[in-house]
Amino acid sequence: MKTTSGIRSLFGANLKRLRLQSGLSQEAFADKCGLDRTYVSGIERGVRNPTIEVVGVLAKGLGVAINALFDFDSPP
Amino acid sequence: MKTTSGIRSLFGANLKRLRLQSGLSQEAFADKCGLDRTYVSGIERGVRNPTIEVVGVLAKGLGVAINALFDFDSPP
DNA sequence: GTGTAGACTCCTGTCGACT
DNA sequence: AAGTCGACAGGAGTCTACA
Repeated sequence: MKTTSGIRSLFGANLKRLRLQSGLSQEAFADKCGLDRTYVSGIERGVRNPTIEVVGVLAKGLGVAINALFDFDSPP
Repeated sequence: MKTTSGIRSLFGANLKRLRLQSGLSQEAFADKCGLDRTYVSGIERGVRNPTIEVVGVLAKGLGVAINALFDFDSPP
């Protein structure tokens, strides 16, 4: 398939920013979401490509709307 | 992992709605996105769990922001 | 035009261990 | 606390074909 752009990096940076705002460590956050710590690490660094179900649990873990994780919006 | 809810179904219904608004058939839309037609069919019916990169190409194919595809927002 | 099924490749998501 | 590696099962994404 044809990967549009650096969506993963943008998403990851956004996730990291929101997680830090909530004052959680990667590990504490991963536990709260029921996800693996190393996987969350990969997502934040843009080397992983999570599914929308994972996006859902991440948003829930942060206590924010899903849209908050995508508020960088489709780059060229 | 722990699937939060019917995110896939909500996303799929939303995608279908936006696609129909744009007047495209599943096939024409899939071609425009560079995705497989049967896969788009699966996404719209909520039986598939796309990655955020696929979400990006779907949004681009529709000419909308990624947020538009998630404007149902995290169900309980 | 759409839904489904089967078969296939490659990656998502989990885990343990070391830095 | 966070990055990275190797290994693994299961699922994402493609394709062909029929209803």
